[in-house]
Amino acid sequence: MPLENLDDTAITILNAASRRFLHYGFKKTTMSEIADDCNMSTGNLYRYFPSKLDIAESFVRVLREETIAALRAIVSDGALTPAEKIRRCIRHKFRVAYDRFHNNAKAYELSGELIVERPKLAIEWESAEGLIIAQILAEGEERGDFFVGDATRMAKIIQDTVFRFTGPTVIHEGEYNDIEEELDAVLELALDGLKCRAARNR
Amino acid sequence: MPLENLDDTAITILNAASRRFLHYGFKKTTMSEIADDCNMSTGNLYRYFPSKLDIAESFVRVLREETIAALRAIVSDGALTPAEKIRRCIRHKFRVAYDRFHNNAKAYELSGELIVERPKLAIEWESAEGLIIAQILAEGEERGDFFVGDATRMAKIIQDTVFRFTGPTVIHEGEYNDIEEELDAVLELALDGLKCRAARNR
DNA sequence: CGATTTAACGATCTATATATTATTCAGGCC
DNA sequence: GGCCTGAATAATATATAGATCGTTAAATCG
Repeated sequence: MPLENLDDTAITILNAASRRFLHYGFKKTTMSEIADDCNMSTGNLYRYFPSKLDIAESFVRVLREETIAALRAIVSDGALTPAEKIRRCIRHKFRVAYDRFHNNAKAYELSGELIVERPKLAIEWESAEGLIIAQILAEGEERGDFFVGDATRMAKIIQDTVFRFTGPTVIHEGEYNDIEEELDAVLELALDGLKCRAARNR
Repeated sequence: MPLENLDDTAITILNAASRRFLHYGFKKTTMSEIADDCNMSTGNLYRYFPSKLDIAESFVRVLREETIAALRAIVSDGALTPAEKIRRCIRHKFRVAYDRFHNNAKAYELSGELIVERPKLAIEWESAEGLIIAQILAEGEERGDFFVGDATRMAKIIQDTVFRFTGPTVIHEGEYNDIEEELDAVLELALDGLKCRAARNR
């Protein structure tokens, strides 16, 4: 994890801020608390981050990079069929969303607050994940498993399909296993659609 | 439209309240304003509705009954294939959601406020629509167009699939035609899945 | 006696004054 | 001169007093 291109002091600040964000939430941690934790003045924080919100953005960005890395690992796994890669990617997204909502309230809140102020980030991240899905779809089309057409467009369609389970704003009610089972059913129907079109176009 | 089983005075109250809800929103209309519009006292309102929120519930319930009626009309149309019925039902739901969000801010707000206080209503309405979808699916299975299995369960899966476009909390960005086109693509993939399964099971 | 009013109560909103906090910048330190 | 500090500033949050509003129930009307 390169933590982007931040120098040592910035990483110190980011770590101190992250600890407080996770314990007390974004709004309840103050810049002077972060500065105290780092044995520096508040003014100095602004030499490394333009604003408090930018510290939060870096914090969430690190979390996102972890999930992106996990998705890439799935894509690189040569033992998996394209369909299985998509299943695992989507399940992973759901697991992260569910876990953050149920077991990590402060991180969930922080994501929400950040997206309100920086809506472009949600779009940026959704299209980053879209690229990964598109890659798998293209692989599936090459093997003859799927009929995809424009892979980027079809990736968006898959993301829309599972939005209820993986979207940022959704509240998950009920047991984890029950919801995952329903997600699997939704995704399987779409995958059958892709397979069906491949068979039709052969 | 029977307006449920309300007597004349209750309907007078509901109409007066509805007008104010649509013009000024739920929070900004007061019980005394509603009472004044009806030439009665505030206390008397409570002979016909247990609370202000219950007036709002009746108001939204009327709107819902209109959409349910529209969906039923689609189901009864003998000239349509089951697949076409589903397309039209889902498009109708989207159109209503989009229109309310963009052209009827007060009604959109009111729905949101009501659902926060009465979450069970959302579930009630979603399952009412689910029944209609299930009916179409069963018809499609009988004709051999679809393989459905448990129609109620499959209806839920279809609802999940298009949730991003028809769900209650979703904000629709972009042009109507662009979004509807994407919705069509999402739904068509799921329908192809159902058709594919029918062909496979034949 | 059923239908309605009116006054009273408690909860909720509003406006305002106060205090905290994010951010800046004129300087100090090494 | 690069790095940092800490007081000053402007924006935001908190607290509170006052007003408004939803709700209730005893009293009134027909």
